[in-house]
Amino acid sequence: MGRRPCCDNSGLKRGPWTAEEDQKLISFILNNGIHRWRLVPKLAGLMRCGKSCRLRWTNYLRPDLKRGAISEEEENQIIQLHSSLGNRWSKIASHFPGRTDNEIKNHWNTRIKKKLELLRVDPATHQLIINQQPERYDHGHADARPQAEGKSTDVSEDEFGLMHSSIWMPSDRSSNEEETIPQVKSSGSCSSSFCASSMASALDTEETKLCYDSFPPWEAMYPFEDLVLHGSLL
DNA sequence: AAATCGTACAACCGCTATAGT
DNA sequence: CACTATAGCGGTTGTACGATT
Repeated sequence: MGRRPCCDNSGLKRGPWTAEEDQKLISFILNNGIHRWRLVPKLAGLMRCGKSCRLRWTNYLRPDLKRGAISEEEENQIIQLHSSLGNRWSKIASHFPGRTDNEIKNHWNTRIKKKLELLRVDPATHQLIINQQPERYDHGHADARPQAEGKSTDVSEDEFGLMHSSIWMPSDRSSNEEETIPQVKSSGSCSSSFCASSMASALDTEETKLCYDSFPPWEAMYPFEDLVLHGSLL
């Protein structure tokens, strides 16, 4: 008949924690330590289930938590770890003392994922999205403009064209090469890596400036060799 | 000023892993 | 070995709040 629920929900409080509840939980744990979460709410005088108490403690009340915004450096590291570990948030979080898996997962889902999508990198595979328009750009029109968080952008027709042509596609490609893999030109500082700077300059709009200002160097994130190995440029 | 929309994040749900009996 | 209890994990939802209309 399956597992019993972690707790009997009848009569138990749910939803946001109050300062009073927080205080009760903190003082109980500091005085008694953590032994059995199931017993914690009873002993601490809380109308919560043990699971809720554990989550509240680990994600919010733990004294060793590092509160505050996730830095660019941390974000960079998260992306790298995600590319090798996938959605194993607890593993990723273990590299960031004071950060919780929930915090990193939320940050990934609300910010990093969107930035990657904006730059046409599949957040799941970390490969370039080359054969389709990103869904969030496509509002039913083939030439839908990139939009950030529902706001219209300053990306002009030409800039948008650049985004889809000169950055990824060889300038002299024929029309039936539309669905083929872009070539990465081997010149200058972009010789062996995905040239983020040229892409950034092509997308030199307020929105993309904001994006790049808080985004790690792409050369480091997605080196050309990796893209080839993962099949993006094959 | 009010209504609506979008975002960020806390919290919950359900499943799996592991320890204990 | 089988079963149960508990902790941990990842996906998803709910909601507060700021921005926009």
